[in-house]
Amino acid sequence: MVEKEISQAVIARLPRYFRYLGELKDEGVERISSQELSRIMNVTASQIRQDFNNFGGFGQQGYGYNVEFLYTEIGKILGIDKTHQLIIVGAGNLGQALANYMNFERRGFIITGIFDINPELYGKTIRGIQVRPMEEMKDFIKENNVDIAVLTIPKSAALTVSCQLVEVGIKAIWNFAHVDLQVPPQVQVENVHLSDSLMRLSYMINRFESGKK
Amino acid sequence: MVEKEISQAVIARLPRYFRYLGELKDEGVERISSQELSRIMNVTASQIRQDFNNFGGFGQQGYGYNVEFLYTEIGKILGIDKTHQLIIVGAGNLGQALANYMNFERRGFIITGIFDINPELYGKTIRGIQVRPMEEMKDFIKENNVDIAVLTIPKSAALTVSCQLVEVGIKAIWNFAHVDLQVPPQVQVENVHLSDSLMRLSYMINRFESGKK
DNA sequence: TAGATTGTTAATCGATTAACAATC
DNA sequence: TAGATTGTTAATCGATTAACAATC
Repeated sequence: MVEKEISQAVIARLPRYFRYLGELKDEGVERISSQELSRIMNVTASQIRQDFNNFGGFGQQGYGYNVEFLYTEIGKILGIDKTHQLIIVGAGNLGQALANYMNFERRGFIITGIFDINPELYGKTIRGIQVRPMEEMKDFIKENNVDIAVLTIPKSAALTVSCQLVEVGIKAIWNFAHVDLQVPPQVQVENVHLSDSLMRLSYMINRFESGKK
Repeated sequence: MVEKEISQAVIARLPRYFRYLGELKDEGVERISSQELSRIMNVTASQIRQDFNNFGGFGQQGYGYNVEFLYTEIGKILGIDKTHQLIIVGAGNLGQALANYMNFERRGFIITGIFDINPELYGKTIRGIQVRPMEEMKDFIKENNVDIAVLTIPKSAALTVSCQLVEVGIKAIWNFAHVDLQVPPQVQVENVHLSDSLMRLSYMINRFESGKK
């Protein structure tokens, strides 16, 4: 069977479905129809059914979708049922903030190491995790089966570090550095370009003001 | 003249153009063709020309685009030529990290206030800016012409705070809380849902591994 | 059985790419 | 002038929405 390719648009929507279903589950809602969900989430019922059907039939005619089942299934699709070992590269403000953000662990993303080039930080612990020198990073990844590297370093350092990560076979990079990384296709990259996001907001303010005046 | 609506897809690409043009400018490149830019940025030349033409003709036949001019024009479209006053609501790890991230000021986003509910933080200064109690937020916004509020608070507090912001006429919310805010259309919202981003990365790892095995 | 709601096909809409005349 | 490259129209592709038969 040829697996049909899932579009980026669908993938981008999955975490949002997951979040709403989690909330419904917590509220004790047992079943939900695409129409009801569409009302809550502000999307069309048609889109919801199309999206879910990319992964097979999760619903039942005349009944709707079982919330708990659907939640679990989407979790599996997102790979949230597995745990991931991750390291934080760059123990600056953002790196420390992410390390301190507990909620990722709840989803199975375990921070196993933090690395920095600044010797003053070596040995400092953040949420019980020691900051290590960059030189140890490659060996650490190999020895601890790290799948994900979080890049919270300046753009000037990002290229060098990403090459090192690729060399030791990292599976994925969560990139907060403001550059587009060039990595081979077996390495997954998700960019979080905060300044791009802020500029989009600036654009929206600008556009609204010049449009309404 | 009826202004044609610019699609979200185009807007999302603008900051990336801006970044690449800034780099070309810094390298001293004077002019660039859509074809050359397409090679560098990994998009089609056709898309580049279509995108730019949404805002009027920035180029010249037979010549291409003047890098400096194009950079400035896209900056104007993004509203980067104006300064914005912003406050950070929630002085936790993420709030502090963003406050310390200098680069936003370079783009004209000036942090004028930081607010928190935790009395222990009152008076503490982050990059020279005092943390103030939440009760003072509304007056502060009015008195200091704050346009943007950065929400780095838990989702449980986000609804209440967003209502307060709307009441005093905030223009835009940069939302890091993991909820979809409901605000009137004159308030612009840009979401940064970090856990959604991490889940997409998890999905990509998952899909790659099951696809290749 | 009758009503409800899915899964899925068909229709529409919008975004991307291709092509080329206009023009620097 | 000849060559290059835009601005723009037309063609293609993909994603969203509508519709409805299948079925619980």
